[in-house]
Amino acid sequence: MKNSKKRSDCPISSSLDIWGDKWSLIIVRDLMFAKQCTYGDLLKSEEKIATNILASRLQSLEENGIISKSDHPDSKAKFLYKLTQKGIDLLPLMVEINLWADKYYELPAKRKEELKEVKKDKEQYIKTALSNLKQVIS
Amino acid sequence: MKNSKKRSDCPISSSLDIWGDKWSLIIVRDLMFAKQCTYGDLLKSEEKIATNILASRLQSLEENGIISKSDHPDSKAKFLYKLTQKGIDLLPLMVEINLWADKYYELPAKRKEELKEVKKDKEQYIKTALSNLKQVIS
DNA sequence: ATAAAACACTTGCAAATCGCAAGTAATATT
DNA sequence: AATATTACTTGCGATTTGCAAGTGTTTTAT
Repeated sequence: MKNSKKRSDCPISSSLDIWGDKWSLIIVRDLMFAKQCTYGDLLKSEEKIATNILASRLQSLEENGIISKSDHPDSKAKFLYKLTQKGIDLLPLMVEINLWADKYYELPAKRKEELKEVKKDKEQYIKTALSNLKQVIS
Repeated sequence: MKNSKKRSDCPISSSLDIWGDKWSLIIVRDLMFAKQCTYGDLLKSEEKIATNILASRLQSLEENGIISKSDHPDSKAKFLYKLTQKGIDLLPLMVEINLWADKYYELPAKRKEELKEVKKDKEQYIKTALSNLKQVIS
């Protein structure tokens, strides 16, 4: 995931150049759920990302303006990673991934329940979720 | 992209296990635009996928039920690749990728024009596009 | 009928990336 | 002052990528 140059002007291709790998959207997901995470928080996620890969993805996501890194208010040893507006705007995309997976795969009951709400009124759900996320932006 | 086992039950993670790489959604994109492609058609796409990578991705997409391979009606030397219903159902996701990229990157004028239509009435656009794609399913 | 071209891949191989384990430097806790 | 946390970095073998060339079948041209 190093200095990946643009393969073409196509929006799909340009997007994949940035987050088209197995880990970037996992990090985005964690930040959408938790609003803000430390490096250690992200390491703990279920999929067990390797520490060097996490570091490289965080750098790439920051370079591409999807996340921001800021000082932790309580400790100089920690940093906070948050989504930027550009990262928050990936929410509709994340919702669609969820809905697609819900249609074709077995999901945990808890997740399925949450998606019921989404399906009830997608527009409204996204609107609410977006404004919730926006409040955390530094 | 070989026999990738599931990292977790999360819908994002499950989805990325299947198409979370730099090439799979490029192939899906081409099939959405062209409705059906031969191997050679896909090789010609702007991003210049390597032939061995194309072969491996086609196999993986077929194994995962996103695309289907069928005989070409005009020639025994050719095969047709098409989206399955599961592949077609990635359309809303592809639309959101386009809209996100449209917001944050410079797109070709032609593509921007097409997206104007989408933004005018997203629901309707998707509905129409889905039924257009559905007609091609073998 | 035969040779050349087209088509869909496969193979070989060097280079890049991944992922595990261990290490480092700064800060925090005891 | 010693130990633990935190956020990474480094080393290294294994896997994946991407380029180039090759293979086998079918189609087209002569």
